[in-house]
Amino acid sequence: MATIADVAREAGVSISTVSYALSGKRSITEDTRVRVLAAAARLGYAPKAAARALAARRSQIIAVTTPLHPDTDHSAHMAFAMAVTTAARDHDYDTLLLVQDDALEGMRRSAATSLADGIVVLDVAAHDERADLARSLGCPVVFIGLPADTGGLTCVDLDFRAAAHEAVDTLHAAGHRTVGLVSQPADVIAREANYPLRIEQAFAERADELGLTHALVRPDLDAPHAVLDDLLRLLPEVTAIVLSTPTSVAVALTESLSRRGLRVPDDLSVVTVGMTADPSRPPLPFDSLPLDPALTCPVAVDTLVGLIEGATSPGGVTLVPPTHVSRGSVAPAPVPHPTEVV
Amino acid sequence: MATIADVAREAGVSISTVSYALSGKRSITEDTRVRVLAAAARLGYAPKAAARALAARRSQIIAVTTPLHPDTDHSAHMAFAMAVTTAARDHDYDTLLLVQDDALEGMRRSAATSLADGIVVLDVAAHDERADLARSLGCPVVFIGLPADTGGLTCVDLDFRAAAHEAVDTLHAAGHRTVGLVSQPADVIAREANYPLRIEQAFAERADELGLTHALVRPDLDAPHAVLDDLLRLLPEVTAIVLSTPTSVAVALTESLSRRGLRVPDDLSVVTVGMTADPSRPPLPFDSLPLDPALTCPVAVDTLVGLIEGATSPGGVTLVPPTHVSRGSVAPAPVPHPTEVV
DNA sequence: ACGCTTCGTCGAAGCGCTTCGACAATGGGC
DNA sequence: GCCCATTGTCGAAGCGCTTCGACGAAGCGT
Repeated sequence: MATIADVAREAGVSISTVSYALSGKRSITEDTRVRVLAAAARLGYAPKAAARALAARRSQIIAVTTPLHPDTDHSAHMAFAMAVTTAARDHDYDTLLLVQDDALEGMRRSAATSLADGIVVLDVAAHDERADLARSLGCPVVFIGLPADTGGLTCVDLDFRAAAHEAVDTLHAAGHRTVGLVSQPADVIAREANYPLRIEQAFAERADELGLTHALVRPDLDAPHAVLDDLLRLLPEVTAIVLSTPTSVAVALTESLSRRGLRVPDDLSVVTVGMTADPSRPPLPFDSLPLDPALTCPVAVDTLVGLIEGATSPGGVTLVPPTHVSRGSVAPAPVPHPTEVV
Repeated sequence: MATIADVAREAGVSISTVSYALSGKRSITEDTRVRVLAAAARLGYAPKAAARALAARRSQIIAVTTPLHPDTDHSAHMAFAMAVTTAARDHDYDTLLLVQDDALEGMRRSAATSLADGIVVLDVAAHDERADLARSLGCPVVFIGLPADTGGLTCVDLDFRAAAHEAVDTLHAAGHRTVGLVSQPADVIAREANYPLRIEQAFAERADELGLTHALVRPDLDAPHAVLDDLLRLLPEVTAIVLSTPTSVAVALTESLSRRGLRVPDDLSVVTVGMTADPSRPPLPFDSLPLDPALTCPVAVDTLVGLIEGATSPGGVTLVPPTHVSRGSVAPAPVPHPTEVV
């Protein structure tokens, strides 16, 4: 419980010298700097967060809001919250957790009381109340994900279009000519709108550009096993699948495949796009272009810190390029007819 | 950005009167109280957290540390963190998230800088470094879970013994005479030590008291499907199972059962003990005595707040009684021999 | 040797709130 | 009608830090 005054006395300098020696905001003779540091260490001095925040008008805290609808993955949320927290620590910020029921109230409160210097908004829905609030808050806010109207907002997200393009490219390069997309359930799309649609569009677009035969199916969460049948009905010749579904559907699909005796990648290649792995479970055995918190969160936090410290101006969407994780689920397309030349 | 001085001016009273009117810490005439409140509302006044914290020597923030080893369930962690946060809000506290890699450093830092008024420790291991730290921190700490040595610590946990007892009692009352326990994998027990062992002991103890035939198996995470075979080998007559495993094993067991044509509850009754449901997935279809964050976290937060505000003295273990959730997986034991009297 | 800048340090003024002691004004007991 | 306790309000002293302006001491050119 030593204060800066104790350190000053111990080091035989004034309070402001201690402050400058510790913050480096003014030049200090090496000698006195060392004396101050030694005194601080000897006394186990740590500046009180509240006093620092009051004087510096900055709390070094960022708030994180995650709504948690029943159908979103808790483990993914945790992964994002953790990634934000870790990234924040790299900038010497701590992270305040704002929960579901009072996300709005929490945002208002942390802004009004200067509890937090900025806010990170997770799990953004297409028409998210938090978007309107953010515009009127007068406190830096960064969204991880894109609401329908990004006007005036600062957003960071995975480049889902690029990811879908790359997935199709990868399959095309491996010789696949008929590819299916297993997308999100219709109701998720209705709510989340933005990114599943971006994937669907980008998938179709690139498949068309490359002259591929393609189709998409949206699973029904109550009958996830039907999705493979649906796809095969639509696309009997399919040799490759792009997967962008809830994990449960992906698991069901895996089961359906093995039940039908279809091997990955021998009979069917699979690439996953924009799915978030549960770090506490074994990953799906598919090549993927994941929505990895480690990719987007640091960018979001960097952006937010830039806003807080006045280095950046608000507004603008940053799309983070996807990275490809190989798990051996893409193989050359099986030869369609036995018309090979020997 | 109105300050208390603005409110005082607007209401025509002194600063301290505003403070007392808002905090209620001294009696104030109804009339002036109303005037102050109106003035505050008019100006959109919200007290600055840092100023309040500095003056009151209390930040109204509690820190939460969750380690997150690879094998613990992220969704469960999230559920706990959320439950703590919600409970904290009920006491007008906010929640700071401390992550894995610097749990210790984070605890030290938030205590030393008075960033947090208290700390909640989640996912406690048997020999948890955070336990020693907590003893030397001079800052209120509450553990959710029991380390091996609880001396000098304040801990809250589910009463796993009572839960195991109740599970056995329930099965016994339904006429079951041979019961198996599917417990945690050996390595989890080695690390987590405390609660799985408490369950195993209490299970055996109560089964013995009631004269039941019993046995326990510990699954192997790499071969979860073997667990049913193991149990049937040990206990061919088994008619009821108490389940206290990772979710993945429970799922595997369900599959093994249906593969063998065993129906729950017709052929086999099942009760779950001390398992935490993933709120974003459909619950296991078993009667359970869950480790529900909604049970332990509010108690832990109440305790912590008591410590912070000096109402309680530290030390002591609080065991929260389990609640029983029925899902129709317990039925009367099948009659062993067809020797019924008509 | 002179004034100039530059460098390192200090003092003091806040930051916006809580809280303690003081002090009128009121009310009750006698 | 007097005294004492209550009650409601105020003023001021912090809480522990940051930061601005000031200022003596060097160092420089000339």
